Amino acid sequence: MIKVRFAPSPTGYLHVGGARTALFNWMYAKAQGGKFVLRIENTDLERSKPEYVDSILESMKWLGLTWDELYRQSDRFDIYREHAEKLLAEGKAYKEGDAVILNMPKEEIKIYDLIRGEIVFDSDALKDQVLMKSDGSPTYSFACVVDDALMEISHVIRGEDHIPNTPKQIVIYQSLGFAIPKYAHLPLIMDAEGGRMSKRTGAVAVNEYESMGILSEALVNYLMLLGWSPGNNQEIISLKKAVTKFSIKKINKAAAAFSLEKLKWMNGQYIKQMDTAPLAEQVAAFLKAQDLDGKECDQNKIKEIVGLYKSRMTTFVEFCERTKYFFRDEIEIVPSMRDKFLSKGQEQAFHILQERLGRLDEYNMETAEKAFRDVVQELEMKASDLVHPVRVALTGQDVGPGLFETMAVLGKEKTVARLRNAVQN
RNA sequence: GACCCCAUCGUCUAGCCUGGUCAGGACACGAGCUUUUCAAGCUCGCGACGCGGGUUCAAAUCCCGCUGGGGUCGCCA
Repeated sequence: MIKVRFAPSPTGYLHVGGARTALFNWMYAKAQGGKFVLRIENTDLERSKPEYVDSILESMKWLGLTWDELYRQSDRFDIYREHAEKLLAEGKAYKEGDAVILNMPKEEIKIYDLIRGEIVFDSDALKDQVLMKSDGSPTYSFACVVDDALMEISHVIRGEDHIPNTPKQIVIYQSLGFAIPKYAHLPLIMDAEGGRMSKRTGAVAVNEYESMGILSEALVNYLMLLGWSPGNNQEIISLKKAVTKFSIKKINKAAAAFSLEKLKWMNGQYIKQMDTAPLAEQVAAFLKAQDLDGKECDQNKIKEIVGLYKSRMTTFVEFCERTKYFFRDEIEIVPSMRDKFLSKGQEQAFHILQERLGRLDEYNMETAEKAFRDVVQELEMKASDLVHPVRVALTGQDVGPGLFETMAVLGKEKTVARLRNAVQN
């Protein structure tokens, strides 16, 4: 039976590196018909916080990484103590104060890593290691080994930063008489500059990406591509499909740099693929959750706006930044924009257009366009000479969706009012 | 510093195991098409096997060294 685990420490939010580790474990379990264990490593009572446990669980669910079993190491202190006492009784460990310390052998330790092949350590350098701390809590390696063995973990898939821990843990397995699991050490994820990912260089926590308005499917898809490829030059791939192609053997050895650019591109791809209705529901939920402009807006209206911006947004936050003019009564037109587009003597055109639109019994994209084109023709203007100023007057922006669609979605009242204001100012 | 890991376009990668394809794709970037603008989409372009030795008829692919990058050296996890 294949059984893997993800063992985060609740001293912070779920990190994207951790998420990728969890993802590979999860994919391997699914691909092999095995089990995925989630184990909270909260032996450090000082630094572990319950709110981080909740947050990590939430992020895992958000990503769709469901678990078959859930453990907390804080519930298992008796188990670690028993095993430490056993080693003491067998003379394999000794006491120093209240701490329990393991004797380390002087011999070469070999591990076979599924990704890297054989790695040899000269354990001469290994110092006797603490198993139980003076305060009665187990050390990381001890709790980890006892749990992995008792939970019958067949494959330990974790970050490369754990390679140096492996020989120490192997000694613990041997002392305890437990079978040694298979190992696969994943390459690390670096920031864009190739350094360690940190809050300073960008978002590191999964929930930060969530609040940027990244879809979980896109984040999962992006993360799986960091160090792995489904082949056939395919990049956009569902988790379900990816599982059918997953194999540890194909995981890369080299660290990968995280690219927010590419993640955003991928998110845009997912957004464009979605039907407008479900997408609009997600956007609406996002607006409410983040307490942003439009949170009280009617769902149908949101759907129309999303329709206009579906191909123009890469995250939900970006959507919000660009569509404020729909949700607010007043818009602000920056002076440079005003000078460039609204100081060319189009008062007459604006005035006539505003009047015609105001008189429309049936106001929609077609009738608005007709009114607009009539004005342009009567005044012998070029359409584009009026399109751009009107867009600025209505949206405060010089770029955006087609003008007539925008006018229709904005509605008669706001459209007319903004044209009138533009002339007055 | 010691020990360990790694090395294909700026970035993510395919190819490496089982030497022989113009080293393929994607993001970004540049150009064009389309167009009321911006996106989207389509077409084209730019762009890499870190260096040096071997082995071989033939090396991105196998071996060694160098250089460079990363990780670990806690009664943290």
